[in-house]
Amino acid sequence: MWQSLSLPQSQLCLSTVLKCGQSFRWTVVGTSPNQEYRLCLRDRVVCLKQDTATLFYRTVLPDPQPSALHLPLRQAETLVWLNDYFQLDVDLCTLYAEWKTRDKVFSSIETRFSGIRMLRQDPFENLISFICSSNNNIARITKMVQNLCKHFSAPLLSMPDLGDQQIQLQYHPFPLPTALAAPNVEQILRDLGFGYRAKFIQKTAHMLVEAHGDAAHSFLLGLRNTSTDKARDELLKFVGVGRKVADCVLLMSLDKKEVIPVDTHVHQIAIKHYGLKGSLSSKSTLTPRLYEEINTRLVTIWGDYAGWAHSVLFTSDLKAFSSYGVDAAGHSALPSPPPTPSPLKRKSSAPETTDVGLPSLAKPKRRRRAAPPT
DNA sequence: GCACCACCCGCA
DNA sequence: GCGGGTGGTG
Repeated sequence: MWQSLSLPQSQLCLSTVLKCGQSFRWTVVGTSPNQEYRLCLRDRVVCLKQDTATLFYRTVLPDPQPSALHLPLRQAETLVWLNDYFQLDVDLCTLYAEWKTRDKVFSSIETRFSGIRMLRQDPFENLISFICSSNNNIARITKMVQNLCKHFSAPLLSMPDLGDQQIQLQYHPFPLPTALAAPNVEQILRDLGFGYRAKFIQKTAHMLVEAHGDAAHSFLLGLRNTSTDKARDELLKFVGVGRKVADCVLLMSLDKKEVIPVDTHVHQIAIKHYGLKGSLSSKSTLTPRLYEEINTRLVTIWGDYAGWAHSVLFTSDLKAFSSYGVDAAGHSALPSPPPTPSPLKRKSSAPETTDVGLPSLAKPKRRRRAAPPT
């Protein structure tokens, strides 16, 4: 059933990488020792777990099971997918070592933040997910993406929960562009609590289908072989896609490993530790000019894989100062992390709750802000 | 080029 | 009121 791949946690820390805000679709089942992560692809569900030296993987296929002859083939495909998705040909240890020699701040990062690498995601899923990310947090984005799959994509298969085998969990692939392009999609998404992003998603999907039809997906994939600037220009044409979201997609699914998405958080880090201008306290607006400055400065420091380095810094900061992603026992897959604060301290952020509720059926409210008193 | 502002929702 | 932002306006 389970197959294994020799892989130290210094090369990949599943619990962090799958839950740090790159992909929002991995689910965790089971509890601490027997915990596994599951992701629904187009034709199968991939299950993962790991110990200190090994990555275990399992392929689950929909009902008409393949003959005993074909099963090994499917499993081989999963292995190919894993190598691609986790970019396992990139040696993370070499990169960490390189970043540490280049950057003092980086060398102060604790070893418990090793194994953080960039996933190579599907560009459409990545694009839509990050359109959801504006003015938002990981917990809610995750819920939104799950709802998106549940409502716009037929379930591929169901399999039992780990804790309670009685419970069947359904797995849906990410919706195709055509499924999100229909005009009525906006209202459905609004009812699902997507807010103003509902329109962005429908419009973006529509633009994609309108311009490329069934080749929409391969158009996006083609941007992997396009220059960073050209690819970014293409992404910026979509509605709800600004510089930050475009850069996320460039980095996370289009192989632009040097790109650093600059959000307010990265902005703050840049000010505190890398001498960029801006005020620490006030919400000084991140102008395009300043965005570029931060970007070039950090690329100069970190080099070719700057986007990957940014992800490590961002994630370590996030995990050090929020309960997000680590439960009270701190059972990340890493051995007992020392409770030392990271040097990348920032103003404390509210811990994100993980309650799973029904999608809120909010009534669309139109409320204009009252005119200021004269 | 840059500074505001509204926009959905959830949690202060 | 404010968030891992964007689009529209002045």
